[in-house]
Amino acid sequence: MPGIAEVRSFNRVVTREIGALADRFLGRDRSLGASRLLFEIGPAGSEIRRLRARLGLDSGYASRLLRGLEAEGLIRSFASTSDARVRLVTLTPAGRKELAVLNRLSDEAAASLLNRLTGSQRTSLISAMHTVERLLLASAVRLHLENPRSRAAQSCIARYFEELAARFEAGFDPTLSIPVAAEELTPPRGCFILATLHGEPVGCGALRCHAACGEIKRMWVAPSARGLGIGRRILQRLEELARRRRIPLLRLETNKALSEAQALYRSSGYREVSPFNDEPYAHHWFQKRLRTRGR
Amino acid sequence: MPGIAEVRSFNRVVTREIGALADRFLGRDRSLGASRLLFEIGPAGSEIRRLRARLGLDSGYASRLLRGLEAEGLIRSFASTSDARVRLVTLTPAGRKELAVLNRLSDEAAASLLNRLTGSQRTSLISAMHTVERLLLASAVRLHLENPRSRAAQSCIARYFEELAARFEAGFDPTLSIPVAAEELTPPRGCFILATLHGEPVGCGALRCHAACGEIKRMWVAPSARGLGIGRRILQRLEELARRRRIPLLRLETNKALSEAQALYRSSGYREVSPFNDEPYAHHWFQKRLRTRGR
DNA sequence: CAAAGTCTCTGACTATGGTCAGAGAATGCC
DNA sequence: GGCATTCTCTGACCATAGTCAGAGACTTTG
Repeated sequence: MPGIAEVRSFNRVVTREIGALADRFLGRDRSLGASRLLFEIGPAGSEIRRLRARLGLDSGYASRLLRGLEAEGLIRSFASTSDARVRLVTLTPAGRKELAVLNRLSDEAAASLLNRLTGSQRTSLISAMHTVERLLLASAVRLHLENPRSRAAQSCIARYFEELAARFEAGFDPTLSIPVAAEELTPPRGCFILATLHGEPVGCGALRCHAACGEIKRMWVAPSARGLGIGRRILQRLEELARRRRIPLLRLETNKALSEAQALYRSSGYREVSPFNDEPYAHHWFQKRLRTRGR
Repeated sequence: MPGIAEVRSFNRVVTREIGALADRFLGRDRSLGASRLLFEIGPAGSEIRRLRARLGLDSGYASRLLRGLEAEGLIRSFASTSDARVRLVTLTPAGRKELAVLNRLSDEAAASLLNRLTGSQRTSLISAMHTVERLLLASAVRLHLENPRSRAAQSCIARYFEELAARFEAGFDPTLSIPVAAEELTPPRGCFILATLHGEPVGCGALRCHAACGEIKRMWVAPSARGLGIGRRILQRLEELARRRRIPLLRLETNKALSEAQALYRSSGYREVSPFNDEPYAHHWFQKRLRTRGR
């Protein structure tokens, strides 16, 4: 495959140069792990289990690092009021100050890198970095079948509904929309695809199967993860699942406010058709005929 | 400064994603340090001091890692014939085999990253990676004043002459060219600038000062480091040094085969003039008037 | 030829990052 | 209410990465 050598060369160079930058904030008398933790806690505080998940830390190791920061007087920890097993940590004023210092050092390291370049080199570096970053994230996104009742699925659906409420002219009240029961999105009656980035849900999409057609529902991508082609990947996966079930036709409806969704559907081969249901929040109805040959 | 946030965000994402890729070749029962060393030794073998310099290792640490690899039967080490203090290491057949395995694993990791992208995403990722890599390297290049007699300077000059010999129609014999003594490139009579990338010399340039003008000599950039703007930086540094000495005019001559050098001179404000010396290898003579105001 | 410097190796030491098993408290599920 | 699960913490442990001082062999320089 072309590109492998380029990727490897990139890896070598970047680990070396970025490593050199990262060294800068050693020199505070704190380990890299503790500094990363301080960054991850952030000004707003966080649950410990969330920190562990995001940094991929062993529970014992995380606990020790946190106790170290607590001994330094940088953080405070206390039990969550809603679930006393979960502990929360927040920065103390001293912790906020230290985080500000780390941020300043990081800024300076980045600036010193940029300073060694000419203006046009700087511009192209920044834009290329942005591209690499987005595409690396895109390649780290995983799709998997999920039970629509799971916590992750429910949180996606909730955020999806929130967004609909904010974007639809008339707001959005799920009870007025055509209902979709969880069982209808669970095999064998349908399926629910969850997209995750480092374990965090960043998008979803569902398929409800009828005798003669399938319906695409719950297509949503988190705002932070847009532009990575996740929506298209979810849609393709759902279509593949529909093909395996020998469903010949896919249908979906959408609101006029969701212009990027319409663009996705159109560019994925969906054609607008006359309304096939009386969904009160829909303005556009689409369908796509599937080739059910092959597996 | 604009771009700092982008650089920092890039660093976060890249260390995470590339780190995940690098984990793949743990799983051989060998430390990352030892694997890196194996890569760095390469099929052709290497001097130990060179390995240390390139990987930035402490001599004790390097020695221990090498003994580990030797105990595994992957490398062999022996004293250099030209300087018995220096030790050389080469891969044994088993070492070559192991390096091939590591290369395959790295290739697979890179391929799996690319495989998760669409064709057009892949193309833009590779081109953006290439840009980032080149520009990070460019920003890692350092210029410093060097004694032209030093080993590093001499090796640059030797490689420069080799290249001239290869590229000039008539070949190149330094003894036929106008001689330049090392003292003429040493303060106070002149200066020699060396460009290094991670400690390795990758380019040079020199200034020879006369009463009324300065001469630019020995402008060279290693083939592996071209396209990073190093030549331009060296030239600018030499001009700055000339300005400080209140030299009003810079001159240089060059061969017609060195087209990229001519492009650099022209775009840096040098104008072609009639021959001011009888350098047998020159086809073009340039000069640039300096503004000697300022410090 | 002596002194200074280079290169490698050894031994002693340290911090960091990380794993594992288990305990205790709280919670959710039947 | 009982049981499995979740979450955190503790103690014991380990490998890796790295530092430092010094010794020995060799080379360059004056």
